[in-house]
Amino acid sequence: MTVTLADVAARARVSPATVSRVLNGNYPVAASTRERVLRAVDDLDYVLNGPASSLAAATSDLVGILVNDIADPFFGIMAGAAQTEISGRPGAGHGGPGQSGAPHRGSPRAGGEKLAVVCNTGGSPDHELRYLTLLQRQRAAAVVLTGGALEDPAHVAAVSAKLARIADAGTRVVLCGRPPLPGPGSDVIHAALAFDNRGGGRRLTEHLVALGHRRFGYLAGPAGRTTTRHRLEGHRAALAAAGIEEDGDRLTVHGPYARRSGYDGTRELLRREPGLTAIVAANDTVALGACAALRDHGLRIPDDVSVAGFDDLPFSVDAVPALTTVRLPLAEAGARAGRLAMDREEPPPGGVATIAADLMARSSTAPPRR
Amino acid sequence: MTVTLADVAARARVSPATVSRVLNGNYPVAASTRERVLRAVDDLDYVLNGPASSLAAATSDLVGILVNDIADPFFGIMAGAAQTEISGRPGAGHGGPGQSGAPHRGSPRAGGEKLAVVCNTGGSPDHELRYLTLLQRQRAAAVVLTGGALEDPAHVAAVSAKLARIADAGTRVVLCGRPPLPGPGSDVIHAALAFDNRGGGRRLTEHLVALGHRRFGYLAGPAGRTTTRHRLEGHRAALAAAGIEEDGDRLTVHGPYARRSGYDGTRELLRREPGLTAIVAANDTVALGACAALRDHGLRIPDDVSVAGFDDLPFSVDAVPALTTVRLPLAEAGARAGRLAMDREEPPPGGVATIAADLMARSSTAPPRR
DNA sequence: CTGTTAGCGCATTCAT
DNA sequence: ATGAATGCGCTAACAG
Repeated sequence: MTVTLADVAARARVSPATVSRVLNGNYPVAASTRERVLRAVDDLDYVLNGPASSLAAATSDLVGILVNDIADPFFGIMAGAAQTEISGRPGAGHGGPGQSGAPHRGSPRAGGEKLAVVCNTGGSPDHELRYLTLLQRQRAAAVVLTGGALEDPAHVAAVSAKLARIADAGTRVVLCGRPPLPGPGSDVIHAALAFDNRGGGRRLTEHLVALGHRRFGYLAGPAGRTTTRHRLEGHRAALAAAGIEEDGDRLTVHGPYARRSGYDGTRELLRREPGLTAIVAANDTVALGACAALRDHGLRIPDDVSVAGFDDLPFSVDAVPALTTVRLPLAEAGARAGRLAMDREEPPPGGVATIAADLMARSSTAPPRR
Repeated sequence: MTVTLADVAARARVSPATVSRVLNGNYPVAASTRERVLRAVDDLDYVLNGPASSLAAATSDLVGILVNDIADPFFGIMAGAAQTEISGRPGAGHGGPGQSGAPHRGSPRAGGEKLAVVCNTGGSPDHELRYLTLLQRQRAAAVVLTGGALEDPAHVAAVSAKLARIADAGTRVVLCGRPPLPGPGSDVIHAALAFDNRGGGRRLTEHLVALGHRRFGYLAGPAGRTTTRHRLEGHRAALAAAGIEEDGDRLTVHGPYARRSGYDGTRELLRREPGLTAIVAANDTVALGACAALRDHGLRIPDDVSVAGFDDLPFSVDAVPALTTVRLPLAEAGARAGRLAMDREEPPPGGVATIAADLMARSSTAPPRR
């Protein structure tokens, strides 16, 4: 029923091995033979059997990209850039010997073509582990983990162990927007691109302090995640440096990275402290929710309350007023992670690079009204 | 090096066949034997070899979800919902005979567990075809195509042919937010969930007409795509029904579904017709860009110009003013597509269902100023 | 440069 | 309920 490599070989009057060789292009084959084979492939409409190929070669062309929330552009942008870099440019990085022959329509196999796929964990530790297992099972060529990590020790240990085994099996592991694994696990990572969440958070709050703000509300992300903690630490470092005392966690509320958290959290903050003049949100989406709550409360931005976000997602500049935030070069980081996963770029020294997070001061922040 | 099924068999003192049977759970095995095998699996930290398994079984647990732009929440929401439905609920739909035994941590294989992966085509026909081939190569269990389709006849034919072969090989093909394939290809589709883009577009413009608008600018999506065409047709149908004559394509500009298109397009429309009172955008993202351009032009929304979008993405309700748009039940549609792909839900009669698109009238639209 | 020979690891018959 | 044997389709030595 389904046409196999042997069928192609028969039609082209060569051995199966030869067909395999022209398909994989990693071995010298006479031009005339190649032509015949390619024609047979076309005639028969042959498509390589991936599982068989992977089984024999003990490796597959699958590359997994794990994201916490695919509906969040934060992840979509990173994943899209990585995927483009991985499977978007056939033939890239193939300057070696042998004739390349641009892959054509329906080509059964094009050079080092990889299938970059994104897996949505929904932020659930179980799903993260499950996808990792599934990718391990598929003998994925590489795995890219994006975004903040859970800090639960048991889960960290489980992930580290899993990644160790995955790396051990030859799969490259790259972290993007996630700090390097704590402890001894760091050497299983091919490369880690960590965002400077702490620094960004600090600069953001410094900006507000410089504007004259003293009474802050903080809309933190979900507890137990590196991103949440680092951004909050940056915020508090800035407060401490300015000699602003905090009342414990009274003006910090946690919630998912969702519009709703910002809305509800802002109402709660206002209840606890009607006199606050600035709200710092865990990310732009949360900040938007905060803005909505503020407006519904009859408060003007930034006249009555300043609002700041994080990430600088595309919609932030179009918010009204334009949102002050911290820019993260998501697309660049994703693309770099993709190249790293494909081994088309040198890992940074020590395997870890910290990506700058720059303040974008816009009109949602202003000096507090007096 | 890597532990195989045979290793597990040896340790559990059973035959490889037995191990395979307990792992796949689709065959009676004595409880005690099962226990021993499971323990061996755990002890050895065994993970099934996916390629080998797929090769022998002639099918894989991979499900592909194709999207045009992963950074666009429109696709992210659909894909996320589909993925959750497909791989997010282990054991779902398994009420059959045999003991289920909830899949546990690192389980080497859990029931009908599928690996749902999303593939980002970037809207490129080549990439679409390429991903389809790669999924075909992997013997994917199902493929879900989301979002509008290109209308170029050659590409439509190529995709149809490819899908026919994919379906023929036993892969279920589901369309989500995409009209059924034209021509005879429709029977290769397991199910198609089509958005009522035309109806939504019509109702949206009817709303504006009812408010008293007569001079419209239309920011269309990229040419040659079904979504673009249908929404535009709906718009024009409403205009025609209201007896509003159009000046050809003078007040329609095309562009990608991006904020930038909305911004640039609006400037262009304003140049062509400074007196327009309403701008209808291809989607919410474009509408946001339009709002920005309008404001930069010193025009107020909706006092000077009304603006409407499409999709009702999460940020639209938080826009200022809140965006009038057409709601598409993206998450519901994605989830349904996921169930359809898993054969956990009956296909609609005729294989095609049209999903309603409801008007969400908010504050970005109002009667034109007099 | 090309053909021959062996498996890769697992799911299935078919026996028992 | 379990074991033994066979082959899925391909790649990778090894010859020549």
